[in-house]
Amino acid sequence: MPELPEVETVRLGLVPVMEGFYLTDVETRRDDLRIPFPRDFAARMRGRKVTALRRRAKYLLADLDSGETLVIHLGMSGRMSVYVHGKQRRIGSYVYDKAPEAAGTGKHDHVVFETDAPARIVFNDHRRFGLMTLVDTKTIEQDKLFKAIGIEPLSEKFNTAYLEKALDGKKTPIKSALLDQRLIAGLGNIYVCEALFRANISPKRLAGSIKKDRLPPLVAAIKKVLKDAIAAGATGDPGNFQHQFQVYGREGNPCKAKASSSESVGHKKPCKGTVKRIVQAGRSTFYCPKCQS
DNA sequence: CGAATGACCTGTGAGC
DNA sequence: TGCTCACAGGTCATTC
Repeated sequence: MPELPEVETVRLGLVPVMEGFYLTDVETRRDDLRIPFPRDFAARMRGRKVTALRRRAKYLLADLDSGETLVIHLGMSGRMSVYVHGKQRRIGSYVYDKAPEAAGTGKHDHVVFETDAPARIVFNDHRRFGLMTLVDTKTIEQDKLFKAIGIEPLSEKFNTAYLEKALDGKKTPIKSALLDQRLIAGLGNIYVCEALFRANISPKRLAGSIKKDRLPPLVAAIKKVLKDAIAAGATGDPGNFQHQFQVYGREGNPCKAKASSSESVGHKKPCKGTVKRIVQAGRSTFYCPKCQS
């Protein structure tokens, strides 16, 4: 589920019930997720104010007034459910569910936060590929989790010059290179497939062999697909971007490329091709062999 | 060194 | 209905 647009969408939904509020209680329902919780994990958060809720790559970062930052990764199946207490269900421009007594006691509900918004926020993750930890806010970029993470694709720093340098000499397929979090932070399997389609580039093309003049459209396609997804509320609950997929999950279906399509950066003509699925580095890749080369 | 592979978990849907 | 298998949007350690 969660790539950059999904994590950003979760962040936007949590801001009204977390940012500026106190964590009046925190409870863990087990000792670990993908990695063990740090020592006194819940106790170190209880009573602390969340001063800011940020995102870096696919990580959510809740800065606390203690000088520590709660780091949350949703893995493959992690979710943050928000329930508000009392009659009020609307906070800011968001409408949340009312909190039932049982919220947070489900099978894969692992961590429960209470805030004075007032709201209950439940972290649920059935596969447990997610993680939560606490790190020093000041030195977070030097932390093991973040020190090798590349630049944010929606920042100014991500441009043609950067991408050219990042891909230079790489013998790995462009699909794999774009998934590498050390180069670009936050792209995952879906958005890499969709961006390559929009840029008409074959996922099998070797990263270092891509001609210079194809990089500007690729940079544009990456930024555009991420922005489009965030604008649509990403995939899943609030969002509907899954209905805008051009290739992902569409194996055997006709290519959607058509003349002057708003979704397609470079598609000039309607395409009669069929979307194909291949496996690269152990992961599914979807593309149109007819219009991606 | 970079690149490929498998492991970590549980759930779901397809096919028999 | 119930079994088995393939697969799932991410990372990380290990191997070549």
